[in-house]
Amino acid sequence: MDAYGSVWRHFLSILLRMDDTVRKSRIQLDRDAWIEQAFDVLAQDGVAGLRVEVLAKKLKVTKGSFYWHFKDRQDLLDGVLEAWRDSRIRDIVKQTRARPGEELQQLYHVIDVYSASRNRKGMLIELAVREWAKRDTVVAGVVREVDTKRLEHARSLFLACGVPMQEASSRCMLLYAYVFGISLMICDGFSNEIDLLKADIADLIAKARGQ
Amino acid sequence: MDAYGSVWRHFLSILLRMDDTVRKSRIQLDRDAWIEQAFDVLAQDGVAGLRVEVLAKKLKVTKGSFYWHFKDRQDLLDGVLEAWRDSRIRDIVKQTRARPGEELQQLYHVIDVYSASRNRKGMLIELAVREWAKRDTVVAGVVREVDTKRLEHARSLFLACGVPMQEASSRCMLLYAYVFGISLMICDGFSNEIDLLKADIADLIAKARGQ
DNA sequence: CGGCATCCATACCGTTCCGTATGGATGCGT
DNA sequence: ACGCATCCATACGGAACGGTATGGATGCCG
Repeated sequence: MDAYGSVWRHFLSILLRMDDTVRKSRIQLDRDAWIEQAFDVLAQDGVAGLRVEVLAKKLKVTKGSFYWHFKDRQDLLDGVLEAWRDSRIRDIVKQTRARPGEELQQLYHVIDVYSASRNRKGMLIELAVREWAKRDTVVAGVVREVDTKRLEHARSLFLACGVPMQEASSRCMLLYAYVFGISLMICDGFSNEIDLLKADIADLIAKARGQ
Repeated sequence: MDAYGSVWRHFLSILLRMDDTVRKSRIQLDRDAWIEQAFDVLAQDGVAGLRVEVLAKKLKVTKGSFYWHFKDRQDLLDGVLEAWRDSRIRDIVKQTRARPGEELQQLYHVIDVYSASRNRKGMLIELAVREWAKRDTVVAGVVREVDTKRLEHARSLFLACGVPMQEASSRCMLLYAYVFGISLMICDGFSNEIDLLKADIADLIAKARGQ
């Protein structure tokens, strides 16, 4: 009897808990909810805009909640950085994994994915983190780690296309420098067929000479 | 007599004034002195670091001086933006003017000049202004103007090299996107011969196919 | 029911800013 | 010598923000 009662209470507890987290999923916050909101602010205002009271207002709570989940502001920044690093590394292996023979196509896909028009928020976060890295050596280290992994994976795609080692290294550096740089530029006053030019540029980067 | 006296006073006035501006050239400030200091801070901390009292402390005065020369903080920002625009446009015509037959060499020069290692402060300002442009449409307009001029001048160099129109447009976009993007990346964990790769990339951008 | 942990609100302090008001110092012309 | 303009110091109010202390609400568990 007592054993059965305990079991029922266990199930009931789970059910109530589930109902609770579903019903109040935006009232009961946890660390990840703050970090998720932080990425929104990061994309919009950069790391300088990551203020505790601003985040609290956006989450419709007070900073009393923040300082329950985080030791201080730096603790949030650490969490944001770690989450960015993890998501970027997951994304790299996902975007640069190609079936044999489709490596070139995959390179074009990478250029397209990082193209600034779509996935705008992702690129804004990317730029914000890189600006952050200029004034924080720890962040710079993470960016170095992510950049190195990105370049190595992209290079292996070029190598699989038959591009020799040094040219593969040069081309993948050019690839990432281009996608980051183009998102910084405002070139809608230069040509009214920007997309055509971008497709052309993708060829310059990915297509080997005489190919 | 009176005429002579007036002349002497005039010269004396000029002499004293000269001595004065030389001796106290860092005590008597003007608008340009504040703007010059602002560029230093802009390179180091971005536009978010452009605070009135911070600038005043660096210039060893109080903000009483600032509000004499400027209406408010926005007035300083306007001045900084205008000074950046003027200096960039002067620089564009200077860097992209080539003697006939030396256009290709001039393109390599442009790539080299914007290379991040040297002229680091200039690139930091460039990036800071572009980050600023994300949150200010007026700044975005100036960046658009500067980018358009840069692209047009670089394109005319490609055209002079015999590159057809559309490819010239694509290549100069790739050029500037590359130089801005490479200054965002941290690739010293990728290769220990980065300079070799950069020279390779300059060829990929500037050298026409089969050339 | 009573004790306890979780989670958040409120109030408060110190700091850093922006902007204003006002006075002081210096130098100029008359 | 006098008034006047230039240029800056000082002092103040107000807002935004980081961080702490404390209390309150809720739910769980025995």
